[in-house]
Amino acid sequence: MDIQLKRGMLDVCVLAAIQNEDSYGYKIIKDLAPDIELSESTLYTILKRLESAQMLTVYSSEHGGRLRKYYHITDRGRERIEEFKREWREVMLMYQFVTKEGEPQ
Amino acid sequence: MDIQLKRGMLDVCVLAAIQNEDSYGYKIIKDLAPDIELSESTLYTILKRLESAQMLTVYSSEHGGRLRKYYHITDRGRERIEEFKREWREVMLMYQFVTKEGEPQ
DNA sequence: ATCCAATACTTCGTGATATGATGTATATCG
DNA sequence: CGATATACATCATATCACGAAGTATTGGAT
Repeated sequence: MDIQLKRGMLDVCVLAAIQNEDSYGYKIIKDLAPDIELSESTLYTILKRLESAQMLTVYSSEHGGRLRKYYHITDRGRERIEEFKREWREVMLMYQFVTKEGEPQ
Repeated sequence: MDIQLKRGMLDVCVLAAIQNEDSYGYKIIKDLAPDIELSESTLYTILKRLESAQMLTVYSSEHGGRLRKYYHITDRGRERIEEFKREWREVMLMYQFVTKEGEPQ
């Protein structure tokens, strides 16, 4: 799929992946696949970004002898998801413009 | 609206705006508004890009004493629109992932 | 015992692209 | 005559997805 088309959506998909329970990098990727392809480098970039934006918090927890980094969504993160849903209306307007113009007059 | 969400869609909106009849910069912006906001600098960047990609051709035509640049969609441009429609399925999968995760189990 | 796949995270550089700022120029209308 | 609409163009900037490459551990297969 076209990279550009994913822009602005991946952040929200990652937030959605942790909104019901805390999760960690590797699991997030598995949870999104196969519908949503997301490379590791992209994911960790996004997680960093979301942390800077205070949309999630991070903590480490031992699992099977080694540390895992768990990600926990914040209220701001949840608000971001809601904002995305509101903005979706405009995305659909753009899509409709493209398909509408193709119709015979 | 979030800039990132528009990525990859504006190109196609511009192609859609000229798919029924040749048009020029200023008119394209007016035709898209108010549903789709697109600045002049963005539009002309996009038009250049689409020309490089051979998705449209350009010709000048006099109108009211001065030259106007008209843009004409090519077969490749039309194919791009069709490709976009096919990719839309994946976009919807991402949207559904976000909304689905919000539901109570 | 050794090797490989899976698990888990990190950093770096690159390419694509939307936009504001800024500039140029003409036409039209009050 | 001045303001506004028309019309096009360039540049620098910020954002972001990704491949490549690297580090390290665990568990199963040979």
